[in-house]
Amino acid sequence: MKIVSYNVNGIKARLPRLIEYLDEAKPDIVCLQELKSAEEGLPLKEIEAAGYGGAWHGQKGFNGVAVLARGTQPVERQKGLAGDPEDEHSRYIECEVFGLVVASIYLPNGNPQPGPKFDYKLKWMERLNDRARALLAEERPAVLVGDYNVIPNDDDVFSVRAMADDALMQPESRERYRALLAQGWTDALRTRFPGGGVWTFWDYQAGAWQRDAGFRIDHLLLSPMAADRFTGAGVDKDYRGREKASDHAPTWVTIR
DNA sequence: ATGCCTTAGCAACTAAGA
Repeated sequence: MKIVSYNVNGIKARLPRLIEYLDEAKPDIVCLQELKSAEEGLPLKEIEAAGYGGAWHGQKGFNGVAVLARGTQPVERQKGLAGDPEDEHSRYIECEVFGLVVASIYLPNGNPQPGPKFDYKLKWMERLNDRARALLAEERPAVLVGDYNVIPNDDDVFSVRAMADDALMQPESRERYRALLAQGWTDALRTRFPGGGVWTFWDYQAGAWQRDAGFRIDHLLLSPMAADRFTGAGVDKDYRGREKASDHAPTWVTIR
């Protein structure tokens, strides 16, 4: 079973790339981020025609997450995270599909730091970690998939110096990501490529793609029962080089 | 020190991204 994380950076602008990806890669589960669309504007007909059911948590203009499943309808368990009634960002949706618990996550960017956006990011990570702990207590196969906006290690970025002041690699961001892993989650890409050097994002600016100046921020975390079934992980990098590409590439894990 | 590029909203620009 192939499970994908894909930050599409606007589902309307990216629809040809997304449909092409569904047709070519035939993933079983796709967790989308940055839909940048209210639910009434989503291209549901096209997704359905490609053979996928979806559970959606949209928002006008920015954010927005979804879980797609090949040939079936994911059953929604939760939208949003507990712990902040004021938070109206669409950044979390959790579903049940193919016997798995699957969450699609769009973690706040947090720039500029320090500042209120960084504070929001760190608080959001703590709320996510609380939810993740509850999921582990269910002792089921579960996957937490998405754009975490965290560069976990120095070898997950093309240049530590270039990104040193960025919210994505501050010690506070890394510490919370490490705390999440320490609960018992397995970072699938890191397990497959322990030496780092694997990117999932390349900026649109300054020729980052052409220079291969990227970093790893899209992560697939496996609960112990999912990790027992782990068979592979990777990045479908060539989609970043295509016409009208997202700045993120589809990133995947396979489990038995 | 700043913009680089892209998307969305909305019709000339700003917000947001990372």
